[in-house]
Amino acid sequence: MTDTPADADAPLSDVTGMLCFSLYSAGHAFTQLYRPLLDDLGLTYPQYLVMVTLWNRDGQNVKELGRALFLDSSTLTPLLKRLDAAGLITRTRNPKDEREVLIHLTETGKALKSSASDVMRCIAEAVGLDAETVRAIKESVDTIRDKIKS
Amino acid sequence: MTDTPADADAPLSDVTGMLCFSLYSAGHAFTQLYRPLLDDLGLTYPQYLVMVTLWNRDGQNVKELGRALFLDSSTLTPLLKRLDAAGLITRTRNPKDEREVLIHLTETGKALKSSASDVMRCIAEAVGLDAETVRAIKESVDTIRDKIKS
DNA sequence: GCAAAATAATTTGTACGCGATCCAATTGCA
DNA sequence: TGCAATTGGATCGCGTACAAATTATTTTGC
Repeated sequence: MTDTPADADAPLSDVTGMLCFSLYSAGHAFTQLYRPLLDDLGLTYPQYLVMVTLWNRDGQNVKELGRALFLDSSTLTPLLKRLDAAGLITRTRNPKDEREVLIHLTETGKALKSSASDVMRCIAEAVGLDAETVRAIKESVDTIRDKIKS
Repeated sequence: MTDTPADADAPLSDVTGMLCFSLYSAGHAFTQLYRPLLDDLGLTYPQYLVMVTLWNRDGQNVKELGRALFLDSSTLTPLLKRLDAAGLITRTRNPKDEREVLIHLTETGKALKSSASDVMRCIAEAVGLDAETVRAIKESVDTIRDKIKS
């Protein structure tokens, strides 16, 4: 990505010089950071993202969740089945359009929301940077993502 | 609309406000950007990262590759077997220490390096930001990653 | 009206990612 | 020297990710 040489002998930039690798490894690092905290809630990191999305707006269909999280329905379907099996959500066809499956939080699922603030507090502490710095980095990363998704 | 129990109406940030989600989704976006380019080389994105690492230094063992890429042997072992099956690398025990498996590029694997510069050129063009901007973002992301991995 | 196109989910197959666990080779130290 | 602890890989199980194909339902174009 930031390399110049095209000739086969010249040293190619190491992965440490590639922005894509930074994002790739930083994303994994966050998953690892979340894991022990989410284990207590019985959630994986992607499952947690779905729950956060639903805590903000309940009753979305699979397509809408996919748009919010940039995930395909083939990823979400089994994930949602596991959340269903765990008793955190319900999956019902929309009577107005039987193609859609509406996802609703159960009482258990809603109740879990209060534990989430503890998780967020722990994460913020682990990152240990002021809110403004984090916001600036996030903005840059979002810009890159939106650019390459266009 | 959505009814919200008294203790659960706290302004929980949406996933779009979470840095971890920005990194998570940006990482996926890069994988998607690479996919069609790497398909031509018969590589997946993680396989490509391994190849880049080996193009820079041939003959590393699994542990060293794992340190460079922040990946576990349980991830690398099957991935390396696939690269082996594809004829791009060889896996041989180190005679000096039979615990180690040394990874060496085959001629085919070395030859693939020249195609990689085309890939890098395409990616750089798609990102469409000047090198200095990219470097600054990368530095911020690396700082975060190293911070939460400590 | 109604067949064709479009849409929403699901299923299937391949490939990560990683915790947990196991095994063989090596090292350390009493 | 002898054996326990350590180390490097491999294996297993579970849960993502995503392309491609399938099914069910709705919309459309004529």
